[in-house]
Amino acid sequence: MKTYSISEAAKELNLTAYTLRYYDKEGLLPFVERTPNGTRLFKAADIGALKIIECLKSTGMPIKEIKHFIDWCSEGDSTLQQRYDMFLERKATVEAQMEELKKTMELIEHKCQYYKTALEAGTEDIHKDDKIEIMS
Amino acid sequence: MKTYSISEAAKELNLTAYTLRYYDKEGLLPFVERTPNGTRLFKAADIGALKIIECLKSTGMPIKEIKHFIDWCSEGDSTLQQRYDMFLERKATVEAQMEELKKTMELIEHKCQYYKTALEAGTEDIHKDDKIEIMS
DNA sequence: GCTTGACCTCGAGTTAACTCTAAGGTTTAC
DNA sequence: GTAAACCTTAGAGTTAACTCGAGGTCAAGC
Repeated sequence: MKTYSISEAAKELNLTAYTLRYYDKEGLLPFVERTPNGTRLFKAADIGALKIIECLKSTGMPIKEIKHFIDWCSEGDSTLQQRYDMFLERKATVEAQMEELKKTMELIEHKCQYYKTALEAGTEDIHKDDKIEIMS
Repeated sequence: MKTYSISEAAKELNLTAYTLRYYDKEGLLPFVERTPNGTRLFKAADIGALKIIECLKSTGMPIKEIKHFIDWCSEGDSTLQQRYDMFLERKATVEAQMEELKKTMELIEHKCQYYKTALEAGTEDIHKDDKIEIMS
């Protein structure tokens, strides 16, 4: 079974060894085992778990909340409902983020258009009396 | 022409007055005028500009970079190219974020499914020997 | 005229998430 | 057998983006 040193794991996950140690200190990696002399040994499954952690982080979930999830995982089947609820809530969050991002994209595309025409005209004045809409 | 006090502007933008003063301190609001005694007076156009600022912020752009954009706006037509380029770059960033978010969503939906079936079975063991794929 | 409340500035404090340093132990390479 | 390249820990430092407190100004209402 392949294992990874902390720096190999870091490279695999696009993180630094510092960050992994920090996660461990914050209680996110109770499953990572050690060699007799204390060196962390990451298994493939640990890398997988870290990918879930990164996924949760990318939804804006703070580390302390991710720790709750990790704790639930350690507690076993009695916490299945909590974990399910958490992912449902994350799903709603991500859906909202997608909506937001779509609106952001629209505004940015509008601005690209705005500056494209201004650039062609050599001046922003070309948009001086664009409709009095929400945003020009 | 309608104007807004700092707290009205804050409410309009879902920010706090503290945050607006902080933005001002960071040079993001050079266009906001003052009454003779120093009170900020936000015009409708200022609220609009702040919405652009919030839009840029939501793409993960740091305040210092947003300031560059504000500075360019003050400098006039000679900076049209920079501003256009900036929005093109933002567009690319947002496209990448959308891709990321889609992947995140897939993983989360997978996990929702995973916990739904585990919950129905009463135990996570139901997934014990799921394929040895990337992530179960 | 005096209190109340909203505004102001300046500078300090907070928080999250790293990021690094110091001091030391272990393993590998020649 | 020693140097390089890892690893460990505890704890300090950094950064961004707020967030707040103290002390002051000013206009409105009683």
